[in-house]
Amino acid sequence: MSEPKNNHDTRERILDVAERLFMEHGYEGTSMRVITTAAEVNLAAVNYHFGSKEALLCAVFRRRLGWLNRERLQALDVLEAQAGGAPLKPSQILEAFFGTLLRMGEDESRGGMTFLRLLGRTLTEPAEFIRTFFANEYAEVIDRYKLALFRALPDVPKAEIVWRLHFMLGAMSYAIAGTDVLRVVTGCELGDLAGEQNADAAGDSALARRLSQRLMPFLLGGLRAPLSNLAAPSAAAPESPGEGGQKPEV
Amino acid sequence: MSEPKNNHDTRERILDVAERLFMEHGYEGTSMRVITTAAEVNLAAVNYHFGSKEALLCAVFRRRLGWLNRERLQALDVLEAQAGGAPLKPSQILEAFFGTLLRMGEDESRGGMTFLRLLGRTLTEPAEFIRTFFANEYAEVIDRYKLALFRALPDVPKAEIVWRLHFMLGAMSYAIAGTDVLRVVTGCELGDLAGEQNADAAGDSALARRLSQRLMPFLLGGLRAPLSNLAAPSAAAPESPGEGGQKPEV
DNA sequence: AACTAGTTCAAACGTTCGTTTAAATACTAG
DNA sequence: CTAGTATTTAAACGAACGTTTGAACTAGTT
Repeated sequence: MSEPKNNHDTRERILDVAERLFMEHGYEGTSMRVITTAAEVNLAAVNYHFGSKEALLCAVFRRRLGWLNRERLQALDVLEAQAGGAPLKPSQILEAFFGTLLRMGEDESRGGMTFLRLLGRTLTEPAEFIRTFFANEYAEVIDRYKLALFRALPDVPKAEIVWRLHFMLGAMSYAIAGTDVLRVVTGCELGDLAGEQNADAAGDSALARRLSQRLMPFLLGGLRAPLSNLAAPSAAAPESPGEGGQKPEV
Repeated sequence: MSEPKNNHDTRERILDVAERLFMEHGYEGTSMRVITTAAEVNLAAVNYHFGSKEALLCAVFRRRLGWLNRERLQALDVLEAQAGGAPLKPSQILEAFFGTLLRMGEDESRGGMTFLRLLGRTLTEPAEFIRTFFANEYAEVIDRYKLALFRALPDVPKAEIVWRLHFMLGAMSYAIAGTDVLRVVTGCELGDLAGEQNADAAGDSALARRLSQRLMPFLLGGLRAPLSNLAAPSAAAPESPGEGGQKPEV
């Protein structure tokens, strides 16, 4: 029977610490020694429990992404059931995809903002094994949402939708990674998007909500923007946000 | 009397190779030994000419960013002179900021897409010295453009503009980095945004133009999106891009 | 008590890292 | 040509890396 007793303790403690340290210093910038020291376990524990450093990173993500993927697919299922065959609204799709993620930032038991920041940062890491890991892990979800967007925007060329999905992922992952130049330059006007060490759960939760509130309208505006006039690159669109309709040329 | 003639040859060759390798494998993932081997110079050459690996990365960026910063400031100067005191249009500002950058992707003598990808990737690197380097390097330009956007969108709260500038930088840097999950999942439908080794100059140039054409409308749409209804997170905005005016509540 | 399987531990493994050294070579000025 | 500076070279440095080892410890079973 034998639930190995401390096994779970050690494993979880390693995962928690690795999640935070990978978030703060990146994969290559975090050594096994600082991980095991911070987790107060032996140096060999990572290799014993996970096999390798690469496998540890994958385990860190698997612990969270399984739930996230299920949640995202289920959110889409619910929406499509409600719609009864009709195409969904773009805002519903974005809310299901990005809202589900951003709500993880408010839930400390799902990793909170620590995991969100790690995810955002890791999505841009160049290491090959990371890219293929994410590709496999995300394939089904991305595909479902891509198709939902195709149905929601039947008049927009599919290539254009894929591009914009691309841009939206970038805006999101950069925003949640929260380690950028702008914040340094502007002096943290956004309300401490970084906060490497404070890790106040209440503050993080508030940050996640604020981020969601700002990001979703931006993404929706970008997704629904008029298509570029492919022939003439110069613009003729209305300018002020307060001012007019989007050009209905899409 | 064979190839190694003078210091300029060595320095430039190191910079060229480092630019490409840092782009492909990241800063921490690229060793001095592979750099010097690929550049066909002695291992000690980097430390002799640049002082350290960190200083090399900074030199790689300084070689390009000086020109880019000047170009961006000048573009804004021209626009403001033409406007004669009147606020600029958001599309003009975005064109000056992002268009200037994306045009570097078409210009091989300015680093082309290699430099753009490196820039996008490096903007999300966690190393401290990189962040402070960029903060110093970008401070003046970001500040000028921030103020221009404040003037262009007087009815939008400044904090909101900063957030959206943030999101736009993210969408751009992710898009030009071009190493993401979506492309793997969708099977390069976007037309080979990555191309680690092909490095076809003509293809890169075409890619830069295509990217610009897709990205700019997205950014403009996001920037000009209606503000979120801060009280009620649920939406009441028109959905299809082809369909209606933006809510003029901003 | 002895056996077994799971886990922890200190120590060491072989590599690779960025950097430094000091001699050798190339170049330039007087 | 010579003196002197600038650059290149091969070799080595110590530190840090991820991983492996084999013994010690823990607990449940017989």
